[in-house]
Amino acid sequence: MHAYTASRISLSPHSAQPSLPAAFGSETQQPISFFPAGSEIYAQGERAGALYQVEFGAVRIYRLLADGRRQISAFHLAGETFGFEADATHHFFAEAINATGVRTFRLAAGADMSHQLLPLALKGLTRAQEHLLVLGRQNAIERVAAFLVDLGERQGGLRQVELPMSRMDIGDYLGLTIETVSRVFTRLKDKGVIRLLNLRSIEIVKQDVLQAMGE
Amino acid sequence: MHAYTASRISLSPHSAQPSLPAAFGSETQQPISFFPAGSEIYAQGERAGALYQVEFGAVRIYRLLADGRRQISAFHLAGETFGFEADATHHFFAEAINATGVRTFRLAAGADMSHQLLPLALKGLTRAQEHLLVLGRQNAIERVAAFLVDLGERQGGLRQVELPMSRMDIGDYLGLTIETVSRVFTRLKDKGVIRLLNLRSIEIVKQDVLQAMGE
DNA sequence: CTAGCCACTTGATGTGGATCAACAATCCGC
DNA sequence: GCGGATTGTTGATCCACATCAAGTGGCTAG
Repeated sequence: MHAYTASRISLSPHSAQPSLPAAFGSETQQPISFFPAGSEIYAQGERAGALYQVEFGAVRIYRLLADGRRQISAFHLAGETFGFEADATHHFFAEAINATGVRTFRLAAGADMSHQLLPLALKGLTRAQEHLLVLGRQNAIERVAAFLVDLGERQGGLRQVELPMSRMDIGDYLGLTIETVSRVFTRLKDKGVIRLLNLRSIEIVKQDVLQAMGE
Repeated sequence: MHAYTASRISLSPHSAQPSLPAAFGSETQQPISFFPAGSEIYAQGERAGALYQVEFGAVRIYRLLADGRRQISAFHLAGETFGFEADATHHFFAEAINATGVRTFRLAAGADMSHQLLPLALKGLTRAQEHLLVLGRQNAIERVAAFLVDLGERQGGLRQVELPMSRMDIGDYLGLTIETVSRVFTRLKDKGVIRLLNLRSIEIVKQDVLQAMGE
């Protein structure tokens, strides 16, 4: 893990999401590490033992098959926490999607953080299980609709939704190709459900229709 | 939840899997509930607040879409624990696949079980994320191979693997139809990778080949 | 043993999304 | 602002798996 560690810069932490419980005493307050777009935060197989909270930017968590097929299991936006593992090893890769600031909480060997971690782990488990339904049983348009609704909610429920990630990332998250993602965006636009403001931001015009599509 | 509660019957609990840490004092030792094949253990929307450990039999955890499409997110075999949720509500259905014995641990309101629960939650999270890769990026034969390898490992790594569930259950777990599951079994048989001993048990003939297919 | 049912298998055909192939738009360095 | 690289869109074709449709075999009741 190579980070451009910016020591104790104070950046506005707009934590819209439930943030890491402040049980880390002030003495364990950590500096923010900066990761440029595309840089690795940790790799599969590396030794785990820290938690990461996104301060700004966005992170993708993924696995690879031997032939290069990639499955992104989660995106993490500002305020969200990631990095916990079942054992001492990372089973996934984590990369900054854009220029991203990450606060690292190194887990003290003896400390028992289970009380703080359990809600986060359970939240992640529920999320992953809901994503299983999407990948296992929904078609392309339903997948994209569910994705946009989820992203919109995590950004505060406003009409305008920012897409910090590329079409390829979206495809690898939804189990689709970039061409299909692109075509579905066009279809949703033609139906008047969304508007494409630019490549990386959309406006949800018919929230109810989109919601219904994603079930 | 309607169970045929067998009070304090002592059944051989062949827990091959990491069992629920014995932190439940002996005074909280629970009787075993019996669920006939197909019966509901809990339903989506019900109030949660207990943990369940399979003593014998098998359980499926699933969600439904409005039109009846079903995604099974997990199977639980003897020794495995399920039932924890991120909030006080069940987000999934749990059903006994076969005649199944379940030990129920009701979580005391005040008690802090996070230390015991965290490893289980993290295990489940890793499992779910690995399943995402299967559903998002693997084809039919890879999915079935990965499923058989996983099931084999959970049954102690023997050559013979029991399938407690129907083709429909397997299909709804792997995001395939029963016809495709059946055809893949036939293809694996024709390739000499497995043998179909009967409908509900197979023998893995070429473990290495199967393993490689499931990546 | 026999009848009937249900789960599974096998075959024929259809189709949603992948793949292959241009082309267009956006970004970036100079 | 210009040129090239990168990312996204659109079109044509293909194919893996779904769907539709018969069978087949194994269990259960009588």
